[in-house]
Amino acid sequence: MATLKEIADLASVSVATASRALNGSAVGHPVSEAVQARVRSAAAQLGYTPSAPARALRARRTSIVGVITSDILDPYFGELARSIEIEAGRLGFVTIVANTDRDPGQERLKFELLREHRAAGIVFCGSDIDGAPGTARLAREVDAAVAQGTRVVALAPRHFAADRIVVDNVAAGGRLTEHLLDLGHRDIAFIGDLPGLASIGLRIDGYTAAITAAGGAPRVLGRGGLTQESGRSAMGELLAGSRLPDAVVCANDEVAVGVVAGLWNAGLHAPETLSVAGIGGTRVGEQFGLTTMSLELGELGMVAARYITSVEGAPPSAPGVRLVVRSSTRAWAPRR
Amino acid sequence: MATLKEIADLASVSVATASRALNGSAVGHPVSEAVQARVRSAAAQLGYTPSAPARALRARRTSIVGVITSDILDPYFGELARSIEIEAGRLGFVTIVANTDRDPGQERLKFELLREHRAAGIVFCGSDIDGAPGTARLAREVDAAVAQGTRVVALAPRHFAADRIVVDNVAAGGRLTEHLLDLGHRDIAFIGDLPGLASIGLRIDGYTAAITAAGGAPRVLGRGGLTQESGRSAMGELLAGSRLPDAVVCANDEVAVGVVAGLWNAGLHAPETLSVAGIGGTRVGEQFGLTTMSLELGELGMVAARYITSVEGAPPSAPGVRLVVRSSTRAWAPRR
DNA sequence: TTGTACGCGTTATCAC
DNA sequence: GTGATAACGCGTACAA
Repeated sequence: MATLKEIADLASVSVATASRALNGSAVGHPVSEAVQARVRSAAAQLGYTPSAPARALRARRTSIVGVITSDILDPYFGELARSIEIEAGRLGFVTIVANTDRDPGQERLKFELLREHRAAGIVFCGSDIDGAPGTARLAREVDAAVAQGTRVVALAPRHFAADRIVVDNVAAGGRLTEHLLDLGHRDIAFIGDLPGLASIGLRIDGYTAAITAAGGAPRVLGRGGLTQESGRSAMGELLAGSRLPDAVVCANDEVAVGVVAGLWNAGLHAPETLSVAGIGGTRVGEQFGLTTMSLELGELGMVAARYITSVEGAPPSAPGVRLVVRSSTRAWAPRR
Repeated sequence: MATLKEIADLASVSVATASRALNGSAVGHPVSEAVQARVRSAAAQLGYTPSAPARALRARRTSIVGVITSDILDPYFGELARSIEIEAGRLGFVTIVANTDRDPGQERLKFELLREHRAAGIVFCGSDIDGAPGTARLAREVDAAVAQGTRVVALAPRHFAADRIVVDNVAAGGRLTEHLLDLGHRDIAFIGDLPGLASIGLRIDGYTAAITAAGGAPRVLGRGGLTQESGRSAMGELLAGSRLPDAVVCANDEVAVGVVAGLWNAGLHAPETLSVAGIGGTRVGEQFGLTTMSLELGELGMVAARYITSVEGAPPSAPGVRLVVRSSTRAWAPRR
């Protein structure tokens, strides 16, 4: 690959001039039109591409953003990673993604790798699992890195002390439940959980508070996971049992789609059989008319990208949650 | 961030020794146990993290893999990006992803950026659009870069000359169609297309050949896109029309899920109303029992990652396609 | 308006 | 076993 020196030689100028000609260079150091042209043409001729590593070394900073995610295939994280990448790209940054499968060991490893690459900032997308082996150690290392100047932002509750941009999970669970209550539903179950995951715990808290305030008894099912599969199997168990709830609030959209699939597989339909609602606002449920509490992930990712690539400033607040009513919940009916 | 020099000073050794102590160093340059320990402890004390940019400069190569993708949220690309990232990670590489929205201009930009970062290799996941403005120019630039030594591999038909690892799209479309014929279906439509996209064109070719060989007349619908949305709307039009096919082969799993959603929204069901099959083998259709032609994307991504990170060797061949029969297609019935 | 020279952090080469 | 040093490619302070 051609270097600046080769360009300079070909254009018969010094490397300094070549650099200035190509970069517009600092004030006080103009380059004559003629030389500009010579340098540009030399660069084009040799197919010159500046070396980011060399620049990084010289400038002591890179234009790399790191994104640590549990699984890019989960639409929640996919949506986040995507909007971060797009906005970061607009700002001249490239994005390194890391799938960690929620394994603290993997997270540590990828975090360290990102630090080696001198990422300008690192975004943790999901929350960690309380009590999981390795969570504490990861937290210690992140804390140490932050103390050393590594920029870190978390988009969910985390056990380390870094900047946070976190949506209001309690409100998401609460307001969605209230909406279902307003529709006249009384027997509302919550489906999906991953014990120890703070973000889901908070959604359950919001649900529980709303149910309790309405004089009902909260019921949480399907604590085995947050996937479509777990949603479908939870629905299967529900259908096999005796008492079917009026409506279900799902821990996330994936679980909700799984619930819809469970109904579909049984030849049933929402909202006739029961109302179904998700949390997240990802596009997975769109075509099935899934009512959901949007967490405005596109906006969140944008905000996060802007913050992590900026040098100064306090972390912005997360966008508010927004109820998206579609057809998987029944239309309004007077309270019975 | 601590540098090797600081470690060396703290451990009272030279930078050369510090480097050797931390890297296991080259043969012929042993480091005494005592010094090893001193250096390690100094590094730990200062929280030393080696600089990848500096190493890259020195070694004239990075451990970065670039992935150019149209949209990470599309499960097809998500699955690929994910498996590439995981396998590359195993091999000690980090992965920079780029969403280009199939825009050749964006692809050019991201490709150039990846070259600046001196990516060890760049993977193009999707195929380009024949005739789109910019496709030709991108092809020229990629060709030039490849000539200069940039390693590039394409996982779909492309207009530039680089290594390819491409699944057999014709077989995917053909064998899936034959399977539906075997089930007794006669009126089989194909849904979904993006005119100019070679990979889809080949799937249609396979479908057409199979239908024609069986004495039928091919019918391609919903040429407006490859999304769930386009699948759902195509299904909507079909339901509004007079003649419903026996079965539909969808351009990809996304379209197929859209078709399933279209049926669901109309209170209908597959395979009772008609059989539905997708192409891709992504997990989106799993919970709905979608029959699909798996393209073994996980395997493809692994193979691609291994190839692009290797220094030598010819490109491996793509994994074969594999029929996955689930419940969205009807059980075998004797030919009428 | 242009050129010279240094240093960013690392590792390989050569010396002791 | 260990140390000094050059070089990777770039941008900029300092000169001219």
